Amino acid sequence: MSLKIYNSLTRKKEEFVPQAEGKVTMYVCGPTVYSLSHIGHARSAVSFDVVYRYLKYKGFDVTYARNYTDVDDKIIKRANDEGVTSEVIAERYIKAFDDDMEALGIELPTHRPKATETIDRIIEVTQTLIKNGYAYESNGDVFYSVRLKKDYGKLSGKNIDELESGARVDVNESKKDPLDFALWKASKPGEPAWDSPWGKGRPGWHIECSAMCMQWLGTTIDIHGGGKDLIFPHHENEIAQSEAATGKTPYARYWLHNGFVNIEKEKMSKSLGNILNISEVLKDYTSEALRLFLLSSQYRSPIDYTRDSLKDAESAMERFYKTVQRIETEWPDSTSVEFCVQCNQDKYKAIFDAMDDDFNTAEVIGQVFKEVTRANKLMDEAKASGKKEGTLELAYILCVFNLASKMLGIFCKKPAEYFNDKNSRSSIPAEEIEKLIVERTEARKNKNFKRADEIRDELLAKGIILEDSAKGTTWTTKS
RNA sequence: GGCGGCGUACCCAAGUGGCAAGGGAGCAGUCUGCAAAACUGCCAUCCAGCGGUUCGAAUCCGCUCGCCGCCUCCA
Repeated sequence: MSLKIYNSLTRKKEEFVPQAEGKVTMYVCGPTVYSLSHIGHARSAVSFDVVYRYLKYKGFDVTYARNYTDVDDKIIKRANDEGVTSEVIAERYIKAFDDDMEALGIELPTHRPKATETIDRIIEVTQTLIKNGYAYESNGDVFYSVRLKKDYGKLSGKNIDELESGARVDVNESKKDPLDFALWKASKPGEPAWDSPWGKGRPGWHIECSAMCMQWLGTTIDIHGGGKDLIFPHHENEIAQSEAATGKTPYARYWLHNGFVNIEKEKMSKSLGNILNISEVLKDYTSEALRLFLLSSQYRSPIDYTRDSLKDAESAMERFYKTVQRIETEWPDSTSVEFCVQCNQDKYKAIFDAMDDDFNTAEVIGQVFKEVTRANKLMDEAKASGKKEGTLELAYILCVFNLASKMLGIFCKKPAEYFNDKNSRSSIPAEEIEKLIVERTEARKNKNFKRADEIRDELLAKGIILEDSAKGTTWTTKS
């Protein structure tokens, strides 16, 4: 079956056909690096990570660029507040972003350009726009004339005249029209500046993405992604200036936009003070739980982060890894990969069909957990009947897990790795827990269940759950 | 005001014409010294409401109600 993608430009699901057979070019708007990344950034990153993984899995040769906006008003403000240069701020938060991405298991894009490394190209595109009559210089600034292209507004569905009457007018004497936006800004003293035909200055916000796309991917790209909020004005302006500069339409063939993350039903915003950073969440929950939460609804819908949502996801993740662990210890033969070739393809098809339908990750997760239940049932039944015929079926189930893990970037750890990661969040040191477990085991041997239960309750109060089995006692943190 | 979206069980959520996936929580059973985990069973005759189309709709159409996003920096 072919891949269908919802295209914001046409507002329809369309069959995905790249312009060059077998090759895909994809650009996603990355962060403005002036503060720590929040779970909204995580959602965008995870959503497009899955798109990237799946396209590769389908056999496309994907060139994927995600930028860093490292010159911008907010960065400058932060730098001034701290009394350092904007480079210092940018470098610090690029590092922080990269660390967050790594923790989230995001695959590295092919290119990760910075705006400040693309200045030559930005100037070149701006010059072209002036030459083509779409932009004008005014007191060292260069503006793009929004009214000159008749199809302005095609992505966001905006009408220029309505925009103007409703818009808060940006008071700027240099502009011919309030809707015009800056391609190049004359720099004030103390701001980062580059030489240009219009004097010292720095790029505007929208132009960098156009320039980076052209530089790394070409004049018409296959996929352009970003958060829903970027549709207007950012992506609208990108389209206008790129198409005006190159004369080629469309600038991007498929536009993908991920939905927002709300916090307890409210929009995340600085004024509400409810911004949740990725690093904060990962202090309490594993990255797989966060990814599972983000992927358990469709990437275009809004999702609501609540106190319980990550707990639920963590419990689900634990259920998954418990099952894998059980298969590996009770049925080690089934972990042999050569069984994969014999696998029946029905479940695979269900997973591919789901992903082909605009990346229905929730459906894939549903399929995985169906197999989790099936695996456990199979092992229980085998245990009851004393038969050992489930090896092939379990191997097949593991293959389904493996397939899903490649696409979603979850379900891919060794169980021990996952539990170590999870248990590293325990409130007391592991050695202390181990010591108490030894004491409790001794007490249980002596049938001193009162003391044994005391220890268990004591640990439970600290968020540690004990599990007794024939092989001894293990512990885990409460999610 | 303009544009777009949403409303499925206690919570989250998939399903977009053929008799409601999955996760979490809860209850009961098996197991256990007791628990925990795991498994089994139960948990939406119904998909905001009202009409219509159809042999048949949560899925299509119309209306009503409720919620949300964008139009300004924002993932």
